[in-house]
Amino acid sequence: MRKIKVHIADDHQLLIDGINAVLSSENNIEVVGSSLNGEDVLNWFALNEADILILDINMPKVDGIAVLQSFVKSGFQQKVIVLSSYDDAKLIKEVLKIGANGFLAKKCAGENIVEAINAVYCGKQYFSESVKDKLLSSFTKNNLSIDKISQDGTFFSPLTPRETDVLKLICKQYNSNEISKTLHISINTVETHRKNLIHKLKVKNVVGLAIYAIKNNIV
Amino acid sequence: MRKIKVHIADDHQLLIDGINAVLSSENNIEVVGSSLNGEDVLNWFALNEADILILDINMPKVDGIAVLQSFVKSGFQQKVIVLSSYDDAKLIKEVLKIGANGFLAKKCAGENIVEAINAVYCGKQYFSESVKDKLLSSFTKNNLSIDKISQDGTFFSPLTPRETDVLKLICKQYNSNEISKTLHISINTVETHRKNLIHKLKVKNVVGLAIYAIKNNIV
DNA sequence: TTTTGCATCACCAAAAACCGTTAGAAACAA
DNA sequence: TTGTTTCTAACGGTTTTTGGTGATGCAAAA
Repeated sequence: MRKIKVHIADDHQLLIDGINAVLSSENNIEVVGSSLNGEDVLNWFALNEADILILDINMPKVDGIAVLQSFVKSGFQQKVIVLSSYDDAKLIKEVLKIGANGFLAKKCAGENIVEAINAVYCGKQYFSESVKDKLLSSFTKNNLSIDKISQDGTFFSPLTPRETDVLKLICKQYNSNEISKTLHISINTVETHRKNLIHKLKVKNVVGLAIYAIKNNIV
Repeated sequence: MRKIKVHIADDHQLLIDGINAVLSSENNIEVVGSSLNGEDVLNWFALNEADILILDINMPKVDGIAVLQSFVKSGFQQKVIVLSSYDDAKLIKEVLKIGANGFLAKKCAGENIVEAINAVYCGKQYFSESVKDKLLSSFTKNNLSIDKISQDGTFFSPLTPRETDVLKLICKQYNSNEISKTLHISINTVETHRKNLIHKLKVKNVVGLAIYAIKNNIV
C-alpha cells in the first residue's frame, strides 16, 4: 500500500517529534520531512515531494500564511493542513480562502491529526471541533464587515493598506504623533484612520486593535 | 522495575499527545496524567502523585510560574522540568531560582525530554542546548549575578494577582473607570496598577500590555 | 457619468491615559 | 523584629485618545 507522505512544519522541534511519534503508529502514513521555519519549507518542497503539508502559522523568517500564498501562486498540488495556536474565525477564513484544506487548533488531540490527514488526503476538508465552533458562531452573529469581505474575492483583509500601516505602527506602541511622522502624514489623518479602524473592527479602543492584529497575524 | 511517573502540563493537547507518544516507547517512563491549564495541575497534584512534572510556562488561568511558586510554597517533593517557547535568560534564571530542576525550550528535540526526565529523576539538573547557550552568554556578556539581577528588578517578574486581574480587564477593553467598578477599588488604584504594569513589563502603553498578555496566555 | 471607496486634513470637546510621587495598612519573609 | 511586597489611595499635571462632523481630491468601478 502506498503511504501518505507528510511534511511537518513548526518552529518547535518538540512538537514535530511529538506529531512524528503520534503518526508513527499509523501504518498508512509516513513522515518524509520536517521544517523549523517557512523558508525551509519552501526550500524542501523545491526539491522534494509530499502529499500533505502540516503547516504552523507562527513561524520565524517566513510565516505560514506567506508559505501558503507562495505555494498557491506557484500552482502547488499538495494538500495543506494549517496548524495554529489561535483558532480565530478570521484567521481560519483567511487561510481557507488562500487555499488550505484543513485547520487544526493546537489544543486539539493527537488523534485529530490522523483523522485530518486521512480526510484531506481523500479530498475532504477537515476542521477540529473548536475550529468548527468558531466558524459556525462567526456565521450566526451577523458580522457585516467580515461577511462583506468574504464575498468580494481578492483579499481577505477588511482593512485598507493604509489602515494596515497604521495598525502595525499602533502595535509597535507608537502614538499618533509618532505614526504621523513615520508615515509622513498629518496627525489628524492618523487619528481618522485610528477612528475608522476602531469602528470597522467593532472594538472599543487600541487594546481591541492590538488583539485583532495579533490574532490575525498582522503583526 | 518501578517506572518514573510523569505528569504533563501544557495548554496544547496536541503537544501533550505528542510528548506522550514520544515517551511511550520508553519502558522506564509512564505518563500518569496531564493538564491543560495551571489550575488543573494544582487540582491534580492535590489528589494524585507523580515523580516529575513537565510544566509549560504559558498556560491560561494560572501560569506555570504561579504553579511552580505554589508548589514550592507548599513544600512539594516532585521534580519540575519547565517547558517554554521562550528560552529567555531572565526567564530561565527566574524559574531555576523558584525551584525548577530543568528547563527545556520547545524547539529542542523529543529525545531531550527523555534525557531530561532521566537526569532530573536522578537528582541532576537538565537544560537543553539552546538554554545552556542562553545562560552562558548572559553571564559572559554582562557579568550580572542572579542575585544582583533579582535585586534591581530587571529579571522576569511574574505579576501579582491583582496586577493580573487588572491586566485581564484591560484586555477586555475596559477603561480604568470600568475596571475600578468591576474590582470595587478606586480608579486611582487602578491607574497605579496600570502604571506599575507598564513599568514592570517595560512597555510603552496599553498596547504593549495587551500584546504581553496575549503572548503569555494571560488572556 | 455618477457613484463609491480611499486617503487626506481640520476643528472642537470630552474622556481617558500617562507621569511622578507619596504613603498607609496588611501580609509576608528573612 | 525588621524589612519587603502587595494592595490600596491620592494629588496635580500633561499628553493622548476618542467621538463627532465636515470637507477635498483622486481613482476606480458601476
